[in-house]
Amino acid sequence: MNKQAIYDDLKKRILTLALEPGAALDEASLSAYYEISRTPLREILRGLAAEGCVEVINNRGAYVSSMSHKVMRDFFVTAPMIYSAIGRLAAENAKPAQIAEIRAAQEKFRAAIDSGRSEDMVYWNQCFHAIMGEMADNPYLKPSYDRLLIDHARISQTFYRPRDPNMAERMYHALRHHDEMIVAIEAGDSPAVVELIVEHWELSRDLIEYFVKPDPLAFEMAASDS
Amino acid sequence: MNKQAIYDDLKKRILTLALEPGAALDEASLSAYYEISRTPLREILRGLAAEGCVEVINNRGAYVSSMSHKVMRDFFVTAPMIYSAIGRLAAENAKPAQIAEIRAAQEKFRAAIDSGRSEDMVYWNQCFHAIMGEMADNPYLKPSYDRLLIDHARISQTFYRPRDPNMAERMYHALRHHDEMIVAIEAGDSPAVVELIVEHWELSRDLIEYFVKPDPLAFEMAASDS
DNA sequence: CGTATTTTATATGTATACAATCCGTATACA
DNA sequence: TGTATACGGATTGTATACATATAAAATACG
Repeated sequence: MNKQAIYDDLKKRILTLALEPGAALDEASLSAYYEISRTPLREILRGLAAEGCVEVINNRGAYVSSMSHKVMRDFFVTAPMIYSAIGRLAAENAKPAQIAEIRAAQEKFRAAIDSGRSEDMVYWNQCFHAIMGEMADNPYLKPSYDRLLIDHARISQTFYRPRDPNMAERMYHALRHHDEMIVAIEAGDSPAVVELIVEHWELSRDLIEYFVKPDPLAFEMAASDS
Repeated sequence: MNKQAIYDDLKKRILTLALEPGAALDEASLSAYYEISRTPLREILRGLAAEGCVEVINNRGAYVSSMSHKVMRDFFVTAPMIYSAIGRLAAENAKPAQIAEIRAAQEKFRAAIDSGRSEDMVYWNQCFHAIMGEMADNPYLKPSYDRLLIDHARISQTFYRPRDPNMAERMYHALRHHDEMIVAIEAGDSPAVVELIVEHWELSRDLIEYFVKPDPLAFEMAASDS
């Protein structure tokens, strides 16, 4: 396993919550596990820290970055703005090769949904949106966008319920958004992309809110009873 | 000189263009210069790369990040959006200790302008805006904002002309913006802060445009002559 | 018995030696 | 003469040993 592969593997484990927020990332254990020395492993951890996956504290090691209430709040405030901006720029700057890439990622995503493999769903959805970030090709927005994507994946996972019948429906809805985005990007129709991004965001946001407060009716019914 | 001091020194040299965009950052020379070994120096370079000061290429070393035409274009597209967002959040979230900090930075900035020391002007202006970033306290916007600030400092320096009589006037104009921003932030008046940020941005943008095309009238006068 | 200090273990930070990679140059061959 | 290939110097990447800092446990003292 080379350095990049180790980097990607760690990132994947963080995104899929195999490594939980707050978990300690011991240098010795990890370097033993991946069979490399501590020096390059430290560089990997610092790199992940720069991306926002990991927090490094001086003389006290690295930890999977946490998901506090404040972080969630900041996420909901910031995501719509950056996502819209990236969508617009992606429509304006996408190259044919990138459109081919995003199509490929989309098909993998579709396959993951059809077969119900949630880990792959997270991963290929992540790829889809990461490629949009590449299309936007703006070095100033990219770091923020990538950070949002990392936490978006983790937040979605947190509230994901495979058994819920609404979930499958919502996943197909998201899939349709992706399909339409590809068409709009290829046409260079930036307003359409932005509109789809907003819809897509609202779908995702509602999904999370739905599971954060699962049955708001229960209390009201009890109240009208008394 | 400890690690953080070396980090700050390198960053300062990049911001003030003492290290020019594209300059090679040789590990051996730098570690000799700062009298530390290559291992921590590499971490410093990777850290600066994460911030956007430096570009690291695999097996080919580190370079001061370049200022291409495209980067400049992206800068002008992105800065107003992020600056406004940061301004709004700063007004909403600023803590008293931070307001004291920004006042201190502002006084240093004022002193630098009064004495005409351009390096200090760059540095303390940078500090002023960096503190605003801290006030906004949003982990998703911060990386983008910090990157914009780095290039803003470098772009401004590029077109700075100490002798120009308009320059001094513009610096005092910027100084007044800062003063008013502090008042608005302390009052929690986010619309006022955003408005000031926009004015401040336009001042800076016009300054750069003015020096990019110094005398647009020359051609027109010649044309009307014929 | 509770608190403060010392000790000790463990993990991170740094230095240095060695390995792999890249670039420029020289040489061989068409 | 132009291109291809092989060599040599220099720089980056990795492994390992040692130094330092932190946290927890043990002990001493009030």
